[in-house]
Amino acid sequence: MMDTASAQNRRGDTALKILAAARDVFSERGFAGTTVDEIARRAGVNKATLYYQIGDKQTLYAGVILDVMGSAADATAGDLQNAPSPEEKLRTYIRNVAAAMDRNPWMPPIMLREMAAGGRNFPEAVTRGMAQIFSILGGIIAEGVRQDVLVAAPPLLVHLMIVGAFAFFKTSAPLRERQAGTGGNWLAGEDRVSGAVATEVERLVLRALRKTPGEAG
Amino acid sequence: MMDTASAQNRRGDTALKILAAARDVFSERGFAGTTVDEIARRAGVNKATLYYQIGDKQTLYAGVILDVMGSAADATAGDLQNAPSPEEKLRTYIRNVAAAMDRNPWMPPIMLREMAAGGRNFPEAVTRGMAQIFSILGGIIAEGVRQDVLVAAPPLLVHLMIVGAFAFFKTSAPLRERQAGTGGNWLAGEDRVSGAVATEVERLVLRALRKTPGEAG
DNA sequence: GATATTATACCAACCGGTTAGTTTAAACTT
DNA sequence: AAGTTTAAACTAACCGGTTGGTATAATATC
Repeated sequence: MMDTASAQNRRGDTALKILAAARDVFSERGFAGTTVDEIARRAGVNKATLYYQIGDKQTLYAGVILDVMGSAADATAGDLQNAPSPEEKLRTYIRNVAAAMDRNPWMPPIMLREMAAGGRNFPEAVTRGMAQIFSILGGIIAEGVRQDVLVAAPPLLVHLMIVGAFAFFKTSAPLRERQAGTGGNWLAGEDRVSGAVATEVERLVLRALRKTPGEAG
Repeated sequence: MMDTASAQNRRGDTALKILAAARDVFSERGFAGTTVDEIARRAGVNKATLYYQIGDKQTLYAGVILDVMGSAADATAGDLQNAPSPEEKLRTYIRNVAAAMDRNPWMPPIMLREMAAGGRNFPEAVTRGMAQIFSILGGIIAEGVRQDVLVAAPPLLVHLMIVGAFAFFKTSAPLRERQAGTGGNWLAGEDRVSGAVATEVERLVLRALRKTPGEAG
């Protein structure tokens, strides 16, 4: 028995529980490897309720994709105008990508699997968000070139290097753990990218893009 | 009716046809998304023959993984000792990775999906190959640092940036095609990474790692 | 040299289990 | 009363794997 307030707090509670469970399972096993029964089980909900609340497996998956990938653009863009220089904006950009992946650990596996499928399941809102991200990065680089502090580079490739490094690093945690004993610096035990990993990527990307003093303009 | 020579030529032909079909389908749809019937259909072979020749789905997949990922280390290492300087070795390294992905288009999707799964399905031979790759890259960087032409950097991260950029670029081809009309430079129509893409990545990585004249040693 | 036997390669049909999705009747909530 | 949830049974399709059997050619046996 609950009072009105908690009842209203719980409005949509079941649907959220289902979506959260779906996000977990899809991110662990991918679309084809996931069973609807498993989602229902983890959500602590009867399968009929799942279909009543949301719909079929495809609809469920589309909802998860949008939820997991949808906020990427906003997360990447946030904070950016506070940075004074193009260099600082680039640092913020990279830190934002890293923070987004730490905050949203479902993103890397889902992103990797969807990219493996050619991104064909991305809803239009997601691809629009990706376009927005590139245009932001393109703007930073262009501004840096104008101010003579950065060299020109294709934003798409720069972004892919950053995101690729972070996504691979995140998903490689079990592998790195497994290989830790075999020698070589596998950075085992690291599961976050905000921090040492982001700092190193920042350093490398800035070295790559920063115009050196003697360099021709 | 065939003579002895062609009969011997065709020895193992069926198994190869099956493995090739399996490689195609697994790379398109992933393990869970692939049906054994589809592989048999594409190989032009009865399902029972598939089981007779190779074994169950897991065995088939393990064979494909080894086939597709196994040669990565050799491909990356090849040619390297011919390069005179650490910079040139780094360029060769990057070009080799790019060439391996163009020559072996099944690698990027399979790699992305396996990384999404935490690399848990990689046979030991594959992870050993990956370790070898990092150690090669680590050697190049160490040599460059010793000769005072490169700065220190974690080989793992450098490799992940390179491979991430190439793999994402390859698998994003349909996505880039789809977005070509919406403005922004999506590099649509590019499906190879050897060439312009590798050249650009080379440039960025070398800028990142090369020690600039005035830089403290 | 004609006749069995064996090994290899292959296939159509089938089997048992799984999975997405539905239905129904009852209970709980507001 | 309307909306939500449940347990449970059900189905239709699908899918991994097996079975029983055929074709062929090489080898052994007489």
